[in-house]
Amino acid sequence: MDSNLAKGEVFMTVDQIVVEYGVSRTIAREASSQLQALGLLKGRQRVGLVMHRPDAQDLMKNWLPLYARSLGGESVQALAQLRYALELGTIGLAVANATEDQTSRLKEIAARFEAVTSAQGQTEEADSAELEFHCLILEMSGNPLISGMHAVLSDYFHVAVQKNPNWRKVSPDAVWEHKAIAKAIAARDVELARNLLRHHLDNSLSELKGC
Amino acid sequence: MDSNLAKGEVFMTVDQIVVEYGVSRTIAREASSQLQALGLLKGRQRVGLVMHRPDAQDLMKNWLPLYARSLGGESVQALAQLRYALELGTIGLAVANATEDQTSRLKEIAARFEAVTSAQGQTEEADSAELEFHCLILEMSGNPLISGMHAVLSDYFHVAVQKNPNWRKVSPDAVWEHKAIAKAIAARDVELARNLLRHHLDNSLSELKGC
DNA sequence: TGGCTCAAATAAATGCTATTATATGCTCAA
DNA sequence: TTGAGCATATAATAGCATTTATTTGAGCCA
Repeated sequence: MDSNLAKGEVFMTVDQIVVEYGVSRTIAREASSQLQALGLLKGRQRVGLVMHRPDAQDLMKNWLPLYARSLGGESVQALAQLRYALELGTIGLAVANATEDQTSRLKEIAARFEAVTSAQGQTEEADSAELEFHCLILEMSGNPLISGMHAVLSDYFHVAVQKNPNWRKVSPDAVWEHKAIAKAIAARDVELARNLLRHHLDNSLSELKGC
Repeated sequence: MDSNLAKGEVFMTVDQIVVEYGVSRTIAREASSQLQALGLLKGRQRVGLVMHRPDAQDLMKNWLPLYARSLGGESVQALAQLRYALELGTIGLAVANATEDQTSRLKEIAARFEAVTSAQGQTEEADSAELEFHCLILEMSGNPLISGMHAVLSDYFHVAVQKNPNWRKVSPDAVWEHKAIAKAIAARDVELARNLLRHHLDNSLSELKGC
């Protein structure tokens, strides 16, 4: 498939596929259905088959249910471990590649998290700030593949916690840890950032083991 | 789709779908084509639509090309970073979950790697031993999702190095590092294992930056 | 005589072609 | 701005080709 076509541009019509490849309309439609299932094309009536360029998040959204299905009953824990591995494995890249703007935003989110938890405890707003905090760290890595996968996983757990409030972890050190992590990243201290993050995450993962 | 059916069992025939859902044969075939694109079914003539249960490796093989495509020119580096993140992020789990048999095998592979590199240098056989070494570590984590993804990524780079020998990294410390990592895992020393692995991997990744 | 093997015949289902009908929504003249 | 016209997707139907699982019957042997 021509990778030079931009998203939204017409790739071909079904009739063009029929002519070009010498197959019947049924086969052309089946082929395009398969590409649609993979997220690469979209059929639009009166227009044709339109290129779609799924990014890492799109792809992960598609495949996450299939992964969960392949894992069966252990899927929650396995996915949580994957998320953990992505965060801890990527912190070095994040520290190396973070921009000034990103480190500023990270500090701001840590401050907002502190303000919210002081006033209200671990609420959905605090959950959102935490989600944003971690996603920004992954974004700092500059790797859309990793940050895209992580974002989908994080959102998955974010929604799961909304539906299962007993899964919400309450970590007394979270506020302090967030601030320290943001500082360590701003100071380009890979070791410290990694250690702080690991400590922060170990609490989360061990709590999930009980689910 | 009935998740209780085992792999290889007949799910339904196309005609059964026609009757069950009141659609035409064309639509039934298109629907099954989409599920085939996702790897969930396989059509077998004279038999029917057969359940397929892709595991994490199968799934990753399917969508690795899509990921690479979404990343464009940066795909090699991004995938290498993902592999790095998975390895470094998972070492803690591997240390925690490794069995005696696995740690024995890891030591054996490290010894074999030493023997091969002493006798022949960094050859394809040494590459294979290194691949096996790293894949075993991921396997120790006990997480089929992470080890499956990693295995596909590692194989991808293994094949890429075979095709581009200039990409083969030559690390003088690799032999020593492998042995030390195996020892640290056997001793359940998470910190040491992580530090050794990171040092070992940092060399690989920085060399890949030049690709 | 019963059981087994094996080749041939049969049948079940996928795979594919061809054609027609309908639905959707984009285009563009008014 | 609007809505009729139109291009193409979507869906259905009928028929044939291919693959392969199952059945059948002949022949053989203990």
